[in-house]
Amino acid sequence: MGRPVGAASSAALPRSLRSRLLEGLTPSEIEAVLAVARRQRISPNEVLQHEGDTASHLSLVVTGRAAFYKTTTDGRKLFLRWIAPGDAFGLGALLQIQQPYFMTIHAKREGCLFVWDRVSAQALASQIPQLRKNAYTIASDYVASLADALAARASQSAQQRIARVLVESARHTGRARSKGIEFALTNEELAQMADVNLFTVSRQLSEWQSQGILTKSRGKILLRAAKRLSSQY
Amino acid sequence: MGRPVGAASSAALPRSLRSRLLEGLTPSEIEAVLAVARRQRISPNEVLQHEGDTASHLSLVVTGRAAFYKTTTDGRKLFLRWIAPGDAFGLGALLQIQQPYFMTIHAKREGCLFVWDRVSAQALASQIPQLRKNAYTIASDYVASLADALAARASQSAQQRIARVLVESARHTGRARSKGIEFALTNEELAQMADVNLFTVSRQLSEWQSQGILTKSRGKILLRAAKRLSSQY
DNA sequence: CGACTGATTGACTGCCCTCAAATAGGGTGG
DNA sequence: CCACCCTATTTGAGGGCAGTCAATCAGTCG
Repeated sequence: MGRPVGAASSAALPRSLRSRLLEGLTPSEIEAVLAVARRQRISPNEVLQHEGDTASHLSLVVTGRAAFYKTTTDGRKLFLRWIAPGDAFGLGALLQIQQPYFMTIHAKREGCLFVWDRVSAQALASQIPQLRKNAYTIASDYVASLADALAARASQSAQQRIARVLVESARHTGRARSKGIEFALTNEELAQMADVNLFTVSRQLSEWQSQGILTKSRGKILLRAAKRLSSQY
Repeated sequence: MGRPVGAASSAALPRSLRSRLLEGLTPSEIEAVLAVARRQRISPNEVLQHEGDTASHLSLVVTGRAAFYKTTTDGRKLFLRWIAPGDAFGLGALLQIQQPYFMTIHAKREGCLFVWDRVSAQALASQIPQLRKNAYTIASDYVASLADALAARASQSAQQRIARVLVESARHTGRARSKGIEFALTNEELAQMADVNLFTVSRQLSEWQSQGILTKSRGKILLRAAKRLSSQY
């Protein structure tokens, strides 16, 4: 479950990690913040925070990848957005009045986190006002991206939503190949992310494949003409 | 367009107004905050803030009623939520880096606001940390309600969404009558709020009317059996 | 070589949107 | 009081997008 790390080991913050949560903090402030964090390893499919549980921890992704989900009343999992290195979650732990998490977070790849318990996080936020400013910025970013998702869900066709997911996935998790951009994604994941039926995804991908826009194999997609997709929405 | 008000007139804050924005502030802090606000009257259908414009003002609703909308890519207006007395909007003005508003706000009834420009609002937030804490609470509330709206849109039928809008409207804007709860709402408004077609609303209401759940007249609805509706979702 | 998971394809269904046309309420001016 | 207009609402017919279900095929791993 992780262990406390002393200030000495706080050099463990990768130089390459830019986090909006720690943006604008002085080196000594960052050191102080990391000194009270514990590290936690994460592995695929692990649930990092569960919707409805009390918001007890604030986390920062150092490496790996995770995703926000919201559980609908009929029990389906609704994909909301990715969480990449540098992103924070569990921001509800910074609220003055303790509340439940409103989303579920699933780890998708091996990686590690910094985790603060609520009390420490609140103490830090009081000492370092910039920290709360940053949390506010991140929260407002969530508002924007949720509003976008809502607009997309309300006004776009299944085809458009799938196209969008493909293009964004290519940007976020894709690797350049000679023939295009390749990324790992099963039809089922795609269906969750675009919020459409599994079969609809399959049919749509088949069509695009026959048009030469992409090539698919089991669990992988090679996007050959991203522009022809992004022009669809 | 409003005018600056001195500290002396800050007694104008209605005693009955409880605002999450000002929660936990001392009386003298509240006085200081209101001293730099200007008052603004609002009238129905006035656009109070426009999606995409630079977030330049923070506002607090004193009286009246307004609504958040998001404009979809195909030009429709997507209802997001009500704003009632005590609610704040334009929270983007408190962000460190200036950004555009991500939503449009329409006034729906006569009323008035307190408005702060970005510079004053930021200055106040720095002087009074509680203010930023409160803004953070409100922002997180927006996240929660948007996530709920998304889940509702994704998993509920048109009928369920209409039922939900009716019940919530009854709670928020309804007046008790001998035969039930009455509130003003046209089919078109209802359609926007539930994000369904105008005709679907009409048909559904007709059905419920024939079941005795409600009575409708032009622009008004009398909800007779709210429980039978809320049990539908 | 099974066993299992992922993907495909077709047939069918149904919810809800679109469009057209008619009806009704409510206010205004003569 | 009535004629008129504008807007809100109704009702029906038709269609399409995408979901459901069933059966089959394909890739991967032990």
